[in-house]
Amino acid sequence: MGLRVYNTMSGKKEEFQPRVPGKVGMYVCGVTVYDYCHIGHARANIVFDVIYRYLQFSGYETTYVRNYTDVDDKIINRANERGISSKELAEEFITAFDEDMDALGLVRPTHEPRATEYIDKIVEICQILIDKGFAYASSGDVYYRVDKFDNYLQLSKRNMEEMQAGARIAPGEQKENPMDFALWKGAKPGEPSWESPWGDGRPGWHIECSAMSSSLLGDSFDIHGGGRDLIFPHHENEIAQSEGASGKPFVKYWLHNGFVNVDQEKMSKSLGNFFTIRDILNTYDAEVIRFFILSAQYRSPIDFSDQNLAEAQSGLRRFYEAFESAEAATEGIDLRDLDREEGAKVEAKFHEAMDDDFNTALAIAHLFDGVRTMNRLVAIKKFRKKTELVAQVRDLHATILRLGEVLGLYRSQPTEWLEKVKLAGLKKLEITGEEIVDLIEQRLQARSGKDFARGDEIRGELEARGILLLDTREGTNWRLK
RNA sequence: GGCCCCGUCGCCAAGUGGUAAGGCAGAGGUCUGCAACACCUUUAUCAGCAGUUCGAAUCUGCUCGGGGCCUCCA
Repeated sequence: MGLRVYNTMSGKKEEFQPRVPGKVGMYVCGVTVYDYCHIGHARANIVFDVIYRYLQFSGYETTYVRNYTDVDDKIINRANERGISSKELAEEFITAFDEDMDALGLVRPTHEPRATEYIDKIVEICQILIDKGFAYASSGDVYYRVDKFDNYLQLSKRNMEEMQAGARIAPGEQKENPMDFALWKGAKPGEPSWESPWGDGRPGWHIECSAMSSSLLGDSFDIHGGGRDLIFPHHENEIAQSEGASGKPFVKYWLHNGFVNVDQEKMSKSLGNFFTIRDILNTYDAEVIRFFILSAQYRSPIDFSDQNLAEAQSGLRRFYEAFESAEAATEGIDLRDLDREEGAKVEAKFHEAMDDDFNTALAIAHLFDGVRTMNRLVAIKKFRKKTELVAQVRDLHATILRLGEVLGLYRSQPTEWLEKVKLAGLKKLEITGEEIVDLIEQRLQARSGKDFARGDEIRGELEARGILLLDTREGTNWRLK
């Protein structure tokens, strides 16, 4: 069975059949660049990064578009507060966004358009919508006439009467209907603006996505993604604009990721439980964050907490330790053929999980199974002499790494990663690496004189301070407890 | 008030009609001078109630609990 995806429009999982066989067009709403990104942005972007990677892995030639919203009220306000131009502010946070996403190991989308690069297209769409009666100009603004679009609210499954009860007209807006939304906003003094048939102004929030997606992917395309919170009004309005203007079906599959909660509560600035990606990266390894996010299905809410991150780190460490030992165990052995059996099993399971609406949690579980198999084989007596076992392990190892690549995981050198995490953890303890090494040396002395009592004393002392000693053939190593 | 989602082992988390994956933590064991890693074994009837069905965590209804959207928001 092939890929199945949960479509917000139908509320069900559907068989994924791109409009053009073998090719996929995907648009994901990016960020408004007025501040640093938070863990919620990290989730959305990681999720769609994995979806993009998996589509390609599955053989689809995929065009992935993710925009920057670089003109908006929030940007204007923030720029004014800081006494810089909107453009400067936007540039600053576009750079910050790119840095954050690179740090999290995301691949770059095919296109990363900016709203301000598509003003002509935006004006064009506004004009078409006016010509077709879907929109009207009103004292310098242009509004969408939602009554005209029959399928309005189909995505968010709301009804117009109830919505209207809560809708308000903001001061200065000249709408026919409170539900109508702005396509073009007349410029107020000091705001960035562009020329248009309705006077100088700037685009409304939703229209830019219609303009960028149609320019880069066409009027109709396969996947449109974003956070759940974008379903209404953003995506609903995009549909109204794009289908109103083109007269064609806009998007085939609507995918929406769930939220990140913090300690069971919604993350919000007012609650003060707001974490930026940069803050988090000071405490946690980027791959741990990725592992944490992918350990849940993308539509479920996920709870960001120290305990959950610590667990993610333990889980990821299991992988890296297995890679390290597999590498060591198979090092320097010449093999002609690889045994593909175990690796193929893991790969089939992985595919099956990912085909079911990108179930990364289940996919990772199958990779854990692969790790166990690998560890089991390596532990067999005289492993290095049994080339068929070595072949199995090599293949499993390579397979897990290759599949991990789809999730953006296991990209570090095992020893380096383990060392990095270890040293980061050490910062929280009241002991230095030098002290530990020194004590290990003392213990070695004691043990070489068969003074095991003193040796155990040192082990106990270190353990009390959060350090575990590991005796290996090559000598004594340590790790955090 | 309207609409939507969720409630699975101590914690995280799969499973959407055929008899409960995986990880973390815990217990016992093998290995180890000791320990750690690894490996083996072990721990749930699925919020509650009532239905549909030969059979339900999976479908329906109700109750309880949690969350989201309806204003900007990933």
